[in-house]
Amino acid sequence: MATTTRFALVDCNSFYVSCERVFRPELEGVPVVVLSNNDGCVIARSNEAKALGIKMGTPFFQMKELRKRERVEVFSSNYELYGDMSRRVVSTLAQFTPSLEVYSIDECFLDLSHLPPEEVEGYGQRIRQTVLQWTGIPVSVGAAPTKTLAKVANKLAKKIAGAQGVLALEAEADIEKALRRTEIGDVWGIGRQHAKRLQQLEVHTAWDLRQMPEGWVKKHMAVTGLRTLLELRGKACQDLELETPDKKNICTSRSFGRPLTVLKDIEEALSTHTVRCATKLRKQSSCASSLTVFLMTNRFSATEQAYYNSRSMPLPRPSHNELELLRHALHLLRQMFRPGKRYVKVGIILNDLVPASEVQLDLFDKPGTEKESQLMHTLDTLRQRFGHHTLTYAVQGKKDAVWMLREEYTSACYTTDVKKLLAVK
DNA sequence: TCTGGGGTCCTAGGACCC
DNA sequence: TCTGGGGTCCTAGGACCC
Repeated sequence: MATTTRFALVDCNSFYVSCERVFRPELEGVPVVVLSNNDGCVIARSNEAKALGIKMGTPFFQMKELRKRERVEVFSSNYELYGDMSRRVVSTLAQFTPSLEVYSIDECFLDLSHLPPEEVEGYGQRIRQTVLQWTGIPVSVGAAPTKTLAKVANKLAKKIAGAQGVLALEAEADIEKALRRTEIGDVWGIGRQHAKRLQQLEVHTAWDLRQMPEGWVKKHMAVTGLRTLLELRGKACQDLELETPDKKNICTSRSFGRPLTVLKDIEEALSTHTVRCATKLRKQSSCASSLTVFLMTNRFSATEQAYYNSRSMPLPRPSHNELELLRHALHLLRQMFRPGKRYVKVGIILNDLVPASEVQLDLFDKPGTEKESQLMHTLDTLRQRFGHHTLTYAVQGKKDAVWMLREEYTSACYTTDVKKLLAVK
């Protein structure tokens, strides 16, 4: 007989909001939201903000009235802070088990298969208390035989008042109860399209889906849906991913602070994105075999026709040289630029990534490759030590350029900036 | 005036080959 | 009236995740 599996999903409650509250404890009990880049829309909400009916993804400009009336506290997103807090949470969780998967910035899966069933709940409570004590971040814990069921358990742990943030699903009867309470669209792996279709087919809850035959699910939702079905039935199809696999594509893009019409401004933005993207590429020791640049106008505009274009090109050989990438990226941009349009966003994607070691092995006899790598390494070291802005290219323009993000409500980088940390009362 | 950014996997269909 | 059949690779697009 196969050994029983048990996964726990530890999920930080309203993570970005919680990060801000750690350093502004007076915001406890107050409606708080965190905005996306460019202060575009809401991407995190405190419970009080949720209670006001503020939905995920609400454009910020649409809630300005509400914000004033209800005194909602607003923050621009501060990824340096959130990334650092996330690392603290992960290292705390690592005290509890060596088998841990960092699933996202605010979620980890833990393998708890070794625990006796009756101890899971208490273990979850200890995890919860320790993370809160060590990092200030409140988390919820859901445990179950599969990842998909652990997700269900986690969601209910947040919802059920008496659960105190921890729910372990073991007995069949409990699993059934949980699945009956879970709307089909809330199941991990079932998005908007499938949820809509399933509702039409009278499948309304996770329990309804679990009753459907495998062939039926395969037909309507392909193999990913089949996997979800089996996981709902308690058969684990997904293991923990203990080490993060290398990325296959790396993308850097941003909306501009305001629409741009001048090519030179867009070139500045794209150059900066390209350098950023190449830095990420080298961080995972890869080279890109091809690149894509995309450029767009405002797709929501009622008055202007939307324009979206993207161009790709293969590189003569896989590269992580930002000078080379920069040259090609700008070339593609110039091909796509049409005068007279108001652009809102540009971005670059590096594709078909391969390990740098393989490329260098292939090219050991080509002159210049080694020198090039050394130069890139030097750039990375300098930037890491002295900041992103220490070494830039003329084409990137100067600081505070017109294309830069709007960020009106940014908090301090409390955990990484000593001066600001000392200023906290 | 104002609507994020960064990923993954799967499938269908076309190109191409023998 | 007939216009094979099967395999592989690539790409675009859709769906999903946070």
